[in-house]
Amino acid sequence: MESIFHKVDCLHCRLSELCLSNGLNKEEIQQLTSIVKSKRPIKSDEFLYRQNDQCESFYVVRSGSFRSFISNTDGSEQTISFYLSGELMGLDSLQNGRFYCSVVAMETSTVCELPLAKLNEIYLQIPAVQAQMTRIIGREIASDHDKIVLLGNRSATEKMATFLLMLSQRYYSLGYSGTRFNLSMRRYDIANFLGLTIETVSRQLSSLSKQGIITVDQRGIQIDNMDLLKTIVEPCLPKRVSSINK
Amino acid sequence: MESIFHKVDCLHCRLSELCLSNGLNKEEIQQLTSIVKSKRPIKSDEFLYRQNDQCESFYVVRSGSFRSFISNTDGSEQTISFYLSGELMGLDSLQNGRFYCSVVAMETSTVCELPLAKLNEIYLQIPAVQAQMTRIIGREIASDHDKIVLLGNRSATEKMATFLLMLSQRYYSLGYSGTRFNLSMRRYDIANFLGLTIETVSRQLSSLSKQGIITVDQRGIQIDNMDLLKTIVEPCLPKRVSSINK
DNA sequence: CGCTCCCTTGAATGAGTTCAAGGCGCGTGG
DNA sequence: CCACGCGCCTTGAACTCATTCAAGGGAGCG
Repeated sequence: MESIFHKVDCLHCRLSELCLSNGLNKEEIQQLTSIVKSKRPIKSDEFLYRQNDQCESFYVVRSGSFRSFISNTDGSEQTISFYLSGELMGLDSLQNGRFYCSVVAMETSTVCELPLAKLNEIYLQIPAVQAQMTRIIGREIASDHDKIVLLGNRSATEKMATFLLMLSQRYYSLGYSGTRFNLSMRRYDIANFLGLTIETVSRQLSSLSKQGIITVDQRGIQIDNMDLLKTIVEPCLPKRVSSINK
Repeated sequence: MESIFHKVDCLHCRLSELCLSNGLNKEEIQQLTSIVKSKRPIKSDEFLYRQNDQCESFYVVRSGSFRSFISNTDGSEQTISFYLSGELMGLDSLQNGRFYCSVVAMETSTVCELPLAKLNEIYLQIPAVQAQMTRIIGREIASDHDKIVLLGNRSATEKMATFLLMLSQRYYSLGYSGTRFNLSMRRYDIANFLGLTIETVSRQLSSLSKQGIITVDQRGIQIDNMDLLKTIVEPCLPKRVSSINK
Protein backbone atom coordinates (compact mmCIF):
# COMPACT_ATOMS: atom_id res chain seq x y z
CA MET A 1 0.00 0.00 0.00
CA GLU A 2 2.32 2.66 1.23
CA SER A 3 5.20 3.88 -0.81
CA ILE A 4 4.25 2.81 -4.27
CA PHE A 5 6.38 5.65 -5.58
CA HIS A 6 9.63 5.29 -3.70
CA LYS A 7 10.86 2.99 -1.02
CA VAL A 8 11.58 5.17 1.97
CA ASP A 9 14.83 4.17 3.56
CA CYS A 10 16.52 6.77 5.72
CA LEU A 11 19.42 4.41 6.38
CA HIS A 12 20.63 4.48 2.80
CA CYS A 13 19.46 7.98 2.01
CA ARG A 14 22.31 10.16 0.85
CA LEU A 15 20.69 13.07 2.65
CA SER A 16 20.67 11.39 6.03
CA GLU A 17 23.35 13.62 7.47
CA LEU A 18 21.44 16.76 6.66
CA CYS A 19 18.11 15.40 7.71
CA LEU A 20 16.36 14.40 10.89
CA SER A 21 18.26 11.16 11.08
CA ASN A 22 21.55 12.94 11.66
CA GLY A 23 23.23 11.64 14.81
CA LEU A 24 21.09 8.54 15.16
CA ASN A 25 22.32 4.94 15.27
CA LYS A 26 21.18 2.29 12.78
CA GLU A 27 18.38 1.03 14.91
CA GLU A 28 17.00 4.47 15.58
CA ILE A 29 17.15 5.38 11.92
CA GLN A 30 15.10 2.33 11.08
CA GLN A 31 12.56 3.37 13.64
CA LEU A 32 12.44 6.82 12.08
CA THR A 33 12.06 5.33 8.63
CA SER A 34 8.95 3.53 9.76
CA ILE A 35 7.00 6.74 10.30
CA VAL A 36 8.06 8.44 7.08
CA LYS A 37 5.40 8.45 4.41
CA SER A 38 5.99 8.70 0.72
CA LYS A 39 3.98 10.96 -1.54
CA ARG A 40 3.50 11.00 -5.25
CA PRO A 41 5.87 13.40 -7.04
CA ILE A 42 4.79 17.00 -7.12
CA LYS A 43 4.85 18.77 -10.44
CA SER A 44 6.16 22.23 -11.20
CA ASP A 45 3.91 24.99 -9.84
CA GLU A 46 1.88 22.47 -7.89
CA PHE A 47 1.20 23.32 -4.24
CA LEU A 48 2.60 21.13 -1.49
CA TYR A 49 0.41 23.02 0.97
CA ARG A 50 -1.27 26.38 1.27
CA GLN A 51 -1.10 29.25 3.70
CA ASN A 52 -3.57 28.68 6.57
CA ASP A 53 -3.96 24.97 5.87
CA GLN A 54 -4.02 22.80 8.96
CA CYS A 55 -0.58 21.26 9.41
CA GLU A 56 -0.75 17.49 9.75
CA SER A 57 2.80 16.78 8.63
CA PHE A 58 6.16 18.31 8.07
CA TYR A 59 7.89 17.63 4.76
CA VAL A 60 11.50 17.11 3.76
CA VAL A 61 12.62 17.72 0.20
CA ARG A 62 13.90 14.48 -1.25
CA SER A 63 14.49 15.71 -4.77
CA GLY A 64 13.77 18.86 -6.69
CA SER A 65 13.10 22.22 -5.08
CA PHE A 66 10.37 24.32 -3.58
CA ARG A 67 9.51 27.93 -2.92
CA SER A 68 7.63 29.18 0.11
CA PHE A 69 5.81 32.49 0.12
CA ILE A 70 3.26 34.56 1.98
CA SER A 71 0.27 36.02 0.12
CA ASN A 72 -0.91 39.41 1.26
CA THR A 73 -4.32 41.01 1.34
CA ASP A 74 -3.52 43.21 -1.65
CA GLY A 75 -2.63 40.20 -3.78
CA SER A 76 1.09 40.69 -3.60
CA GLU A 77 3.31 37.92 -2.37
CA GLN A 78 6.69 37.66 -0.67
CA THR A 79 8.93 34.67 -1.19
CA ILE A 80 10.30 33.55 2.15
CA SER A 81 12.56 30.62 1.28
CA PHE A 82 13.79 28.29 -1.37
CA TYR A 83 14.07 24.69 -0.26
CA LEU A 84 16.57 22.21 -1.66
CA SER A 85 17.11 18.54 -0.93
CA GLY A 86 17.24 17.58 2.71
CA GLU A 87 15.54 20.72 3.96
CA LEU A 88 12.55 20.64 6.26
CA MET A 89 9.37 22.53 5.40
CA GLY A 90 6.50 23.43 7.68
CA LEU A 91 8.14 24.73 10.84
CA ASP A 92 6.23 27.99 10.69
CA SER A 93 3.11 26.09 11.70
CA LEU A 94 4.47 25.45 15.19
CA GLN A 95 2.73 28.52 16.50
CA ASN A 96 -0.86 27.45 16.03
CA GLY A 97 -0.93 24.38 13.84
CA ARG A 98 -1.53 26.18 10.58
CA PHE A 99 0.97 26.80 7.82
CA TYR A 100 2.08 30.40 7.72
CA CYS A 101 3.34 30.13 4.13
CA SER A 102 2.30 28.42 0.95
CA VAL A 103 4.78 26.06 -0.67
CA VAL A 104 4.95 25.27 -4.39
CA ALA A 105 7.30 23.06 -6.35
CA MET A 106 9.64 24.85 -8.76
CA GLU A 107 10.21 21.66 -10.76
CA THR A 108 8.98 18.08 -10.48
CA SER A 109 9.94 17.17 -6.94
CA THR A 110 9.51 14.55 -4.28
CA VAL A 111 9.18 14.83 -0.53
CA CYS A 112 9.24 12.66 2.55
CA GLU A 113 6.22 13.26 4.71
CA LEU A 114 6.60 13.27 8.50
CA PRO A 115 3.18 12.98 10.17
CA LEU A 116 3.18 15.20 13.24
CA ALA A 117 1.36 12.72 15.41
CA LYS A 118 3.96 10.05 14.80
CA LEU A 119 6.80 12.50 15.03
CA ASN A 120 5.69 13.45 18.52
CA GLU A 121 5.74 9.79 19.51
CA ILE A 122 9.23 9.37 18.15
CA TYR A 123 10.45 12.31 20.20
CA LEU A 124 9.64 10.36 23.35
CA GLN A 125 11.26 7.17 22.10
CA ILE A 126 14.38 8.70 20.57
CA PRO A 127 15.53 11.88 22.30
CA ALA A 128 18.20 12.37 19.65
CA VAL A 129 15.47 13.08 17.10
CA GLN A 130 14.16 15.84 19.29
CA ALA A 131 17.66 17.24 19.64
CA GLN A 132 18.20 17.19 15.90
CA MET A 133 14.83 18.84 15.35
CA THR A 134 15.87 21.57 17.75
CA ARG A 135 19.03 22.20 15.74
CA ILE A 136 17.01 22.33 12.54
CA ILE A 137 14.65 24.85 14.10
CA GLY A 138 17.62 26.92 15.20
CA ARG A 139 19.00 26.81 11.68
CA GLU A 140 15.66 28.03 10.34
CA ILE A 141 15.59 30.95 12.77
CA ALA A 142 19.19 31.88 12.03
CA SER A 143 18.64 31.78 8.30
CA ASP A 144 15.54 33.94 8.65
CA HIS A 145 17.66 36.46 10.50
CA ASP A 146 20.24 36.38 7.74
CA LYS A 147 17.47 37.10 5.31
CA ILE A 148 16.34 40.08 7.38
CA VAL A 149 19.87 41.46 7.26
CA LEU A 150 20.00 40.96 3.52
CA LEU A 151 16.68 42.68 2.87
CA GLY A 152 17.18 45.48 5.34
CA ASN A 153 20.67 46.56 4.62
CA ARG A 154 21.91 45.76 1.20
CA SER A 155 22.21 47.09 -2.33
CA ALA A 156 20.91 45.20 -5.33
CA THR A 157 24.43 44.08 -6.23
CA GLU A 158 25.09 42.76 -2.75
CA LYS A 159 21.74 40.99 -2.65
CA MET A 160 22.34 39.31 -5.97
CA ALA A 161 25.88 38.25 -5.09
CA THR A 162 24.80 36.94 -1.71
CA PHE A 163 22.02 34.97 -3.32
CA LEU A 164 24.38 33.31 -5.77
CA LEU A 165 26.99 32.54 -3.13
CA MET A 166 24.37 31.10 -0.80
CA LEU A 167 23.07 28.82 -3.52
CA SER A 168 26.58 27.83 -4.50
CA GLN A 169 27.35 26.78 -0.94
CA ARG A 170 24.13 24.87 -0.57
CA TYR A 171 24.66 22.96 -3.80
CA TYR A 172 28.22 22.25 -2.78
CA SER A 173 27.22 20.79 0.55
CA LEU A 174 24.70 18.59 -1.28
CA GLY A 175 27.59 17.13 -3.23
CA TYR A 176 27.00 19.08 -6.44
CA SER A 177 29.29 21.58 -8.05
CA GLY A 178 29.47 24.85 -6.22
CA THR A 179 30.59 26.71 -9.31
CA ARG A 180 28.19 25.48 -11.93
CA PHE A 181 24.50 24.96 -11.39
CA ASN A 182 21.08 25.53 -12.82
CA LEU A 183 18.68 27.84 -11.09
CA SER A 184 15.37 26.14 -10.56
CA MET A 185 13.65 29.46 -9.94
CA ARG A 186 12.49 32.04 -12.41
CA ARG A 187 13.78 35.60 -12.39
CA TYR A 188 10.50 36.61 -10.86
CA ASP A 189 11.10 34.31 -7.89
CA ILE A 190 14.61 35.62 -7.35
CA ALA A 191 13.43 39.21 -7.55
CA ASN A 192 10.60 38.60 -5.16
CA PHE A 193 12.90 36.78 -2.75
CA LEU A 194 15.41 39.63 -2.75
CA GLY A 195 12.91 42.45 -2.63
CA LEU A 196 13.80 43.65 -6.12
CA THR A 197 12.16 43.72 -9.56
CA ILE A 198 12.92 41.26 -12.31
CA GLU A 199 14.51 43.99 -14.37
CA THR A 200 16.93 44.77 -11.58
CA VAL A 201 17.78 41.11 -11.17
CA SER A 202 18.42 40.84 -14.86
CA ARG A 203 20.63 43.91 -14.87
CA GLN A 204 22.59 42.71 -11.87
CA LEU A 205 23.26 39.37 -13.52
CA SER A 206 24.39 41.16 -16.68
CA SER A 207 26.63 43.39 -14.64
CA LEU A 208 28.26 40.48 -12.77
CA SER A 209 28.65 38.79 -16.09
CA LYS A 210 30.35 41.82 -17.67
CA GLN A 211 32.77 41.95 -14.74
CA GLY A 212 33.77 38.38 -15.54
CA ILE A 213 32.53 37.09 -12.20
CA ILE A 214 29.87 34.79 -13.58
CA THR A 215 28.62 33.38 -16.85
CA VAL A 216 24.88 33.34 -17.32
CA ASP A 217 23.01 31.23 -19.83
CA GLN A 218 19.32 31.31 -19.11
CA ARG A 219 18.90 29.46 -15.84
CA GLY A 220 22.46 28.19 -16.00
CA ILE A 221 25.00 29.92 -13.75
CA GLN A 222 28.72 29.43 -13.72
CA ILE A 223 30.86 31.18 -11.16
CA ASP A 224 34.11 32.17 -12.82
CA ASN A 225 35.66 34.25 -10.09
CA MET A 226 34.62 33.02 -6.69
CA ASP A 227 37.05 35.31 -4.85
CA LEU A 228 35.61 38.43 -6.40
CA LEU A 229 32.11 37.22 -5.65
CA LYS A 230 33.07 36.71 -2.02
CA THR A 231 34.61 40.16 -1.94
CA ILE A 232 31.26 41.65 -2.83
CA VAL A 233 29.44 39.60 -0.25
CA GLU A 234 31.88 39.82 2.62
CA PRO A 235 30.89 43.17 4.12
CA CYS A 236 27.34 41.86 4.37
CA LEU A 237 28.20 38.85 6.46
CA PRO A 238 27.67 38.79 10.19
CA LYS A 239 30.80 38.77 12.26
CA ARG A 240 31.12 35.16 13.26
CA VAL A 241 33.58 33.09 15.21
CA SER A 242 33.99 30.53 12.47
CA SER A 243 34.32 32.02 9.04
CA ILE A 244 31.87 31.01 6.38
CA ASN A 245 34.61 30.76 3.78
CA LYS A 246 36.11 27.41 3.26
CA MET B 1 21.82 34.34 48.00
CA GLU B 2 19.80 34.15 44.88
CA SER B 3 17.30 36.77 43.97
CA ILE B 4 18.46 39.68 46.01
CA PHE B 5 16.90 41.94 43.41
CA HIS B 6 13.43 40.49 42.92
CA LYS B 7 11.57 37.56 44.26
CA VAL B 8 10.83 35.36 41.27
CA ASP B 9 7.31 34.07 41.43
CA CYS B 10 5.77 32.91 38.17
CA LEU B 11 2.52 32.12 39.93
CA HIS B 12 1.75 35.73 40.69
CA CYS B 13 3.49 37.20 37.69
CA ARG B 14 1.15 39.29 35.59
CA LEU B 15 2.95 38.05 32.50
CA SER B 16 2.35 34.39 33.20
CA GLU B 17 -0.13 33.96 30.37
CA LEU B 18 2.31 35.25 27.80
CA CYS B 19 5.26 33.41 29.21
CA LEU B 20 6.47 29.84 29.51
CA SER B 21 4.08 29.14 32.35
CA ASN B 22 1.05 29.52 30.13
CA GLY B 23 -1.13 26.44 30.33
CA LEU B 24 0.47 25.00 33.46
CA ASN B 25 -1.27 24.20 36.72
CA LYS B 26 -0.25 25.75 40.05
CA GLU B 27 2.08 22.97 41.02
CA GLU B 28 3.85 22.99 37.69
CA ILE B 29 4.25 26.73 37.78
CA GLN B 30 5.90 26.46 41.15
CA GLN B 31 8.27 23.90 39.75
CA LEU B 32 9.07 26.23 36.88
CA THR B 33 9.61 29.12 39.27
CA SER B 34 12.26 27.12 41.05
CA ILE B 35 14.59 27.11 38.07
CA VAL B 36 14.18 30.78 37.17
CA LYS B 37 17.10 32.93 38.19
CA SER B 38 16.96 36.61 38.85
CA LYS B 39 19.54 39.04 37.53
CA ARG B 40 20.43 42.55 38.53
CA PRO B 41 18.66 45.20 36.46
CA ILE B 42 20.27 46.03 33.16
CA LYS B 43 20.84 49.65 32.32
CA SER B 44 20.15 51.44 29.08
CA ASP B 45 22.62 50.49 26.33
CA GLU B 46 24.02 47.68 28.45
CA PHE B 47 24.40 44.31 26.74
CA LEU B 48 22.40 41.33 27.94
CA TYR B 49 24.54 39.13 25.73
CA ARG B 50 26.64 39.42 22.62
CA GLN B 51 26.62 37.84 19.20
CA ASN B 52 28.64 34.58 19.26
CA ASP B 53 28.56 34.26 23.05
CA GLN B 54 27.95 30.77 24.29
CA CYS B 55 24.29 30.47 25.25
CA GLU B 56 23.86 29.16 28.79
CA SER B 57 20.40 30.58 29.37
CA PHE B 58 17.37 32.01 27.67
CA TYR B 59 15.97 35.25 29.02
CA VAL B 60 12.46 36.62 29.38
CA VAL B 61 11.85 40.35 29.61
CA ARG B 62 10.28 41.11 32.95
CA SER B 63 10.29 44.89 32.66
CA GLY B 64 11.67 47.41 30.23
CA SER B 65 12.65 46.60 26.67
CA PHE B 66 15.47 45.28 24.56
CA ARG B 67 16.77 45.42 21.03
CA SER B 68 18.47 42.55 19.23
CA PHE B 69 20.73 43.10 16.28
CA ILE B 70 23.34 41.46 14.08
CA SER B 71 26.69 43.15 13.50
CA ASN B 72 28.23 42.74 10.09
CA THR B 73 31.80 42.56 8.91
CA ASP B 74 31.67 46.08 7.52
CA GLY B 75 30.62 47.51 10.87
CA SER B 76 26.99 48.00 9.93
CA GLU B 77 24.26 46.47 11.99
CA GLN B 78 20.72 45.28 11.42
CA THR B 79 18.14 45.36 14.18
CA ILE B 80 16.25 42.09 14.22
CA SER B 81 13.70 42.52 16.98
CA PHE B 82 12.44 44.66 19.78
CA TYR B 83 11.50 42.74 22.89
CA LEU B 84 8.85 43.84 25.37
CA SER B 85 7.68 42.29 28.62
CA GLY B 86 6.99 38.60 28.55
CA GLU B 87 8.99 37.93 25.40
CA LEU B 88 11.66 35.26 25.20
CA MET B 89 15.15 36.08 23.99
CA GLY B 90 17.85 33.70 22.86
CA LEU B 91 16.09 31.24 20.56
CA ASP B 92 18.46 31.93 17.70
CA SER B 93 21.12 30.02 19.61
CA LEU B 94 19.30 26.71 19.14
CA GLN B 95 21.32 25.94 16.06
CA ASN B 96 24.75 25.61 17.59
CA GLY B 97 24.59 26.94 21.13
CA ARG B 98 25.83 30.43 20.34
CA PHE B 99 23.76 33.59 20.21
CA TYR B 100 23.22 34.74 16.67
CA CYS B 101 22.35 38.29 17.74
CA SER B 102 23.48 40.76 20.34
CA VAL B 103 20.88 42.10 22.74
CA VAL B 104 21.02 45.49 24.49
CA ALA B 105 18.61 47.17 26.85
CA MET B 106 16.84 50.26 25.53
CA GLU B 107 16.03 51.46 29.05
CA THR B 108 16.70 50.12 32.53
CA SER B 109 15.21 46.66 32.36
CA THR B 110 14.94 43.39 34.20
CA VAL B 111 14.87 39.81 32.96
CA CYS B 112 14.15 36.33 34.22
CA GLU B 113 16.96 33.95 33.41
CA LEU B 114 16.17 30.40 32.34
CA PRO B 115 19.28 28.23 32.54
CA LEU B 116 19.26 25.84 29.60
CA ALA B 117 20.43 22.88 31.60
CA LYS B 118 17.56 23.17 34.04
CA LEU B 119 15.10 23.99 31.30
CA ASN B 120 15.94 20.72 29.58
CA GLU B 121 15.24 18.87 32.81
CA ILE B 122 11.90 20.59 33.19
CA TYR B 123 10.90 19.53 29.68
CA LEU B 124 11.05 15.92 30.80
CA GLN B 125 9.14 16.54 34.00
CA ILE B 126 6.46 18.86 32.60
CA PRO B 127 5.61 18.17 28.97
CA ALA B 128 3.36 21.22 28.92
CA VAL B 129 6.43 23.44 29.22
CA GLN B 130 7.88 21.83 26.14
CA ALA B 131 4.61 22.37 24.32
CA GLN B 132 4.49 26.02 25.29
CA MET B 133 8.11 26.45 24.25
CA THR B 134 7.24 24.98 20.89
CA ARG B 135 4.45 27.54 20.45
CA ILE B 136 6.81 30.34 21.41
CA ILE B 137 9.33 29.11 18.85
CA GLY B 138 6.60 29.02 16.24
CA ARG B 139 5.62 32.56 17.12
CA GLU B 140 9.24 33.64 16.69
CA ILE B 141 9.45 32.06 13.25
CA ALA B 142 6.15 33.52 12.15
CA SER B 143 7.09 36.98 13.30
CA ASP B 144 10.42 36.72 11.49
CA HIS B 145 8.50 35.89 8.35
CA ASP B 146 6.26 38.90 8.88
CA LYS B 147 9.37 40.99 9.14
CA ILE B 148 10.68 39.58 5.86
CA VAL B 149 7.44 40.56 4.17
CA LEU B 150 7.67 44.04 5.63
CA LEU B 151 11.26 44.59 4.53
CA GLY B 152 10.90 42.99 1.14
CA ASN B 153 7.70 44.45 -0.09
CA ARG B 154 6.75 47.70 1.46
CA SER B 155 7.04 51.46 1.08
CA ALA B 156 8.40 53.67 3.82
CA THR B 157 4.87 54.78 4.74
CA GLU B 158 3.63 51.23 5.02
CA LYS B 159 6.65 50.20 7.05
CA MET B 160 6.19 53.05 9.48
CA ALA B 161 2.46 52.49 9.87
CA THR B 162 2.94 48.76 10.35
CA PHE B 163 5.57 49.40 12.96
CA LEU B 164 3.29 51.68 14.95
CA LEU B 165 0.31 49.35 14.69
CA MET B 166 2.39 46.39 15.74
CA LEU B 167 3.66 48.24 18.81
CA SER B 168 0.17 49.45 19.61
CA GLN B 169 -1.15 45.91 19.58
CA ARG B 170 1.69 44.59 21.68
CA TYR B 171 1.27 47.29 24.30
CA TYR B 172 -2.47 46.68 24.32
CA SER B 173 -2.06 42.99 24.94
CA LEU B 174 0.29 43.81 27.80
CA GLY B 175 -2.53 45.75 29.40
CA TYR B 176 -1.28 49.21 28.44
CA SER B 177 -2.98 51.73 26.23
CA GLY B 178 -2.90 50.80 22.58
CA THR B 179 -3.38 54.40 21.49
CA ARG B 180 -0.89 56.23 23.64
CA PHE B 181 2.59 55.04 24.43
CA ASN B 182 6.21 56.04 24.63
CA LEU B 183 8.70 54.59 22.23
CA SER B 184 11.62 53.17 24.10
CA MET B 185 13.73 53.12 20.96
CA ARG B 186 15.53 55.97 19.28
CA ARG B 187 14.80 57.04 15.72
CA TYR B 188 17.99 55.32 14.71
CA ASP B 189 16.72 52.00 16.06
CA ILE B 190 13.41 52.33 14.26
CA ALA B 191 15.12 53.24 11.01
CA ASN B 192 17.53 50.38 11.28
CA PHE B 193 14.74 47.96 12.12
CA LEU B 194 12.70 49.04 9.10
CA GLY B 195 15.55 49.25 6.65
CA LEU B 196 15.26 53.03 6.33
CA THR B 197 17.27 56.09 7.36
CA ILE B 198 16.46 58.23 10.36
CA GLU B 199 15.53 61.10 8.10
CA THR B 200 12.95 58.98 6.34
CA VAL B 201 11.51 57.80 9.64
CA SER B 202 11.28 61.37 10.80
CA ARG B 203 9.57 62.46 7.60
CA GLN B 204 7.12 59.58 7.74
CA LEU B 205 6.18 60.45 11.31
CA SER B 206 5.70 64.07 10.28
CA SER B 207 3.58 63.01 7.37
CA LEU B 208 1.34 60.73 9.48
CA SER B 209 1.08 63.57 11.94
CA LYS B 210 0.05 66.08 9.25
CA GLN B 211 -2.64 63.66 8.10
CA GLY B 212 -4.05 63.68 11.60
CA ILE B 213 -3.42 59.99 12.10
CA ILE B 214 -0.99 60.35 14.98
CA THR B 215 0.41 62.96 17.32
CA VAL B 216 4.14 62.83 17.91
CA ASP B 217 5.94 64.44 20.80
CA GLN B 218 9.50 63.22 20.94
CA ARG B 219 9.27 59.57 21.92
CA GLY B 220 5.60 59.94 22.77
CA ILE B 221 3.12 58.59 20.23
CA GLN B 222 -0.62 59.00 20.27
CA ILE B 223 -2.77 57.31 17.69
CA ASP B 224 -5.63 59.62 16.80
CA ASN B 225 -7.15 57.74 13.91
CA MET B 226 -6.70 54.03 14.32
CA ASP B 227 -8.96 53.20 11.37
CA LEU B 228 -6.91 55.23 8.94
CA LEU B 229 -3.74 53.69 10.30
CA LYS B 230 -5.17 50.24 9.71
CA THR B 231 -6.19 51.23 6.21
CA ILE B 232 -2.58 51.96 5.40
CA VAL B 233 -1.39 48.71 6.89
CA GLU B 234 -4.07 46.38 5.62
CA PRO B 235 -2.78 45.62 2.14
CA CYS B 236 0.49 44.53 3.73
CA LEU B 237 -1.04 41.92 5.96
CA PRO B 238 -0.94 38.25 5.08
CA LYS B 239 -4.26 36.74 4.17
CA ARG B 240 -5.23 34.95 7.34
CA VAL B 241 -8.18 32.94 8.52
CA SER B 242 -8.67 34.98 11.64
CA SER B 243 -8.42 38.69 11.10
CA ILE B 244 -5.87 40.64 13.08
CA ASN B 245 -8.31 43.48 13.66
CA LYS B 246 -10.24 43.41 16.85
C1' DC C 1 4.70 29.06 -38.16
C1' DG C 2 2.88 31.62 -34.64
C1' DC C 3 1.95 31.95 -29.92
C1' DT C 4 3.23 32.35 -25.13
C1' DC C 5 6.23 32.76 -21.49
C1' DC C 6 10.41 34.36 -19.82
C1' DC C 7 14.09 37.28 -20.02
C1' DT C 8 16.93 41.43 -21.44
C1' DT C 9 17.81 46.17 -22.40
C1' DG C 10 16.96 51.18 -22.76
C1' DA C 11 15.01 55.57 -21.15
C1' DA C 12 12.34 58.17 -17.97
C1' DT C 13 10.71 58.58 -13.41
C1' DG C 14 10.56 58.68 -8.56
C1' DA C 15 11.07 57.11 -3.68
C1' DG C 16 14.29 57.22 -0.44
C1' DT C 17 19.08 58.55 0.60
C1' DT C 18 22.66 61.74 1.32
C1' DC C 19 24.32 66.03 2.53
C1' DA C 20 23.70 70.09 5.10
C1' DA C 21 21.77 73.11 8.47
C1' DG C 22 19.31 74.07 12.42
C1' DG C 23 16.25 73.22 16.63
C1' DC C 24 15.16 71.19 20.97
C1' DG C 25 15.91 69.08 25.48
C1' DC C 26 18.94 68.03 28.98
C1' DG C 27 22.94 67.62 31.85
C1' DT C 28 27.19 69.89 33.37
C1' DG C 29 29.92 73.35 34.86
C1' DG C 30 30.85 78.18 35.38
C1' DC D 1 20.69 80.30 37.21
C1' DC D 2 22.32 80.68 32.84
C1' DA D 3 25.62 79.24 29.22
C1' DC D 4 27.39 75.81 26.76
C1' DG D 5 27.84 71.43 24.59
C1' DC D 6 26.10 67.17 23.20
C1' DG D 7 22.88 63.82 21.63
C1' DC D 8 18.82 63.35 19.23
C1' DC D 9 15.57 64.80 16.03
C1' DT D 10 13.58 67.56 12.08
C1' DT D 11 13.56 69.77 7.70
C1' DG D 12 15.16 71.23 3.10
C1' DA D 13 17.58 70.46 -1.30
C1' DA D 14 20.24 67.68 -4.38
C1' DC D 15 21.18 63.36 -5.85
C1' DT D 16 21.10 58.34 -6.83
C1' DC D 17 19.77 53.80 -7.22
C1' DA D 18 16.16 50.99 -8.20
C1' DT D 19 11.62 51.04 -10.30
C1' DT D 20 8.49 51.79 -13.94
C1' DC D 21 7.33 51.94 -18.58
C1' DA D 22 8.24 50.33 -23.07
C1' DA D 23 10.08 47.49 -26.63
C1' DG D 24 12.06 43.52 -28.39
C1' DG D 25 14.61 38.91 -28.42
C1' DG D 26 14.65 33.98 -27.89
C1' DA D 27 13.31 29.30 -26.37
C1' DG D 28 9.74 25.95 -26.29
C1' DC D 29 5.47 24.04 -27.88
C1' DG D 30 1.17 23.18 -30.22
